[in-house]
Amino acid sequence: MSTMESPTSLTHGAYAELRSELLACNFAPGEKLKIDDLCRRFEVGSSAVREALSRLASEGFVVSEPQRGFRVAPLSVDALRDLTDVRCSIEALCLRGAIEKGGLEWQSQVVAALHRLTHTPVWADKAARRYSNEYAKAHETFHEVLAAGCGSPWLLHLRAVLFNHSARYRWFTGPLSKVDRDLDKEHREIAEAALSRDSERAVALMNAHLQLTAKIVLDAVSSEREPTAKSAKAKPGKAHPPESLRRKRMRGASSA
Amino acid sequence: MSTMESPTSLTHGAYAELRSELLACNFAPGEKLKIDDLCRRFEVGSSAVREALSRLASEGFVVSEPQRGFRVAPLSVDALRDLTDVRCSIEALCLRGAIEKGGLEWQSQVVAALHRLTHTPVWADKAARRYSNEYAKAHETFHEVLAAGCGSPWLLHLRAVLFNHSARYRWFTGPLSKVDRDLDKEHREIAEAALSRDSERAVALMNAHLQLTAKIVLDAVSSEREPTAKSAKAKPGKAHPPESLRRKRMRGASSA
DNA sequence: TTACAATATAAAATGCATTATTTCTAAAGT
DNA sequence: ACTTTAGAAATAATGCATTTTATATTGTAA
Repeated sequence: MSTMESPTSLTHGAYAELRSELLACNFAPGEKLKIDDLCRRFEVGSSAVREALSRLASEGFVVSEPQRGFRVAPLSVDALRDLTDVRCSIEALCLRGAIEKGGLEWQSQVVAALHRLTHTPVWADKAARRYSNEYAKAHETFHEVLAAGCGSPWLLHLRAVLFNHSARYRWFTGPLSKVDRDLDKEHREIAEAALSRDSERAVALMNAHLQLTAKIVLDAVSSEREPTAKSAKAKPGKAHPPESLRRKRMRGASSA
Repeated sequence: MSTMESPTSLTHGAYAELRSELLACNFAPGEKLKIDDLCRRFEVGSSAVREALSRLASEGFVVSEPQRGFRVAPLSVDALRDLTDVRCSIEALCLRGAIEKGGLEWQSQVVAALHRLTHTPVWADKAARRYSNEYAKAHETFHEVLAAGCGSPWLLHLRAVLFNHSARYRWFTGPLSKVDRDLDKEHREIAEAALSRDSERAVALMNAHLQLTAKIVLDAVSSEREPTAKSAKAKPGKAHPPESLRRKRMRGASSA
């Protein structure tokens, strides 16, 4: 499962690997991404790395500073708040559309995705509170299938963009989360409301679901920051933007 | 005005030029984009072109077929219908947010943008019914400023994505449009409704504005297709996808 | 300490080598 | 005679090594 052999080109392979590492926050936000380092890491030439970085830059996962290279796109509490609000709006549009237009095929896929989700172990490493890749995938599929019923390619594309950016924040806090929540229940209730064509309830539950996830991340960040306020300014030489989120780089999880 | 000298890098310059030509439909949808041709055209090396194409591919303006190069992203009537519907939804979210949150600064900018728009000549070449770049820019700014009041970076980003994709369809049909419409009146009424904080009316007018534009494009395409149905199948050797829009490549307009 | 110059580092850009795909040609089979 | 198929040549995309150019760092003198 660790090696997925079928990258149609080295460029695309490097892109896919780097992207999944970026989404998993295996690189710290704001970190410099040196071309040569990435060449050695992924065992490809500089043009492949450069192309991958270009695509990721236009997707907003890395930022490109002309003549100065690339760095991992920063995370910030303001951005997370905005992202969450917009995501609520877009998911609501998808959900209403799906409830209105979704047929038997959609219903069946929702039921299937929910079943898979609730029967997939959440933690890869319970002690470290690290999400399993299988659960992440099942979770992504559940939300995707739920939305897919609306049948609008553009709306689904926008939804996916926002989902993927949210993923960075989820993984950023994943292992830090101390809050117990009944995710299965939340997902089940959303699915039930959708399948019973109760748009208002489905949207309300979805909004609560997304806002709660964001709140957990925001709480984790602020509770991580205040107690360690002194250690955070241990090295005041390099100031970070006011609201940016930083954390040491961490490795270990395999690519999805 | 024809040469804008300040591309921070050759790559970015090639990207910007190619993008503006793509948005202006100076390349036919579906057309093959050969690396070497573009190298000569923009006088840069292949890596710059390749990077530009990668970014444009991830933005959806070109499509990348692994090991087989790049081609201009196709246009289709289905895609236009979907794009227009989603754009109505997103513009509505922006507009409601702007009307709710927009302050004096927003109001002033809307008034200014409207003034500029209604005092900019529409046609660069009236006979050929070719839009002027100045008008296109003023039009873009008007809609952007109107939406900007919502203050949500993500929502504005999504809006811009949809606007730019719509632009390809607008330019595609621009010179073909035979319909006379009072664009100034449409824009003025939208601005008035927004400034008087009448969300429902503003959204309704905006939706009508966007749908009418789409309808003009769709009508132009179907009326172009049916009368020339025979000439269209003059060369049946290369069949095109069912709903795709094709037209000969055209040149002449300078980049925006 | 500040300013300037020299060096080091890294990104941008190029051209070439490699590999995949498409096109063209010719022979075989229906 | 026409279609089909296999092979060879041409074309074009991919990938890499190298050169060039810009930025960051270090050291030295004022």
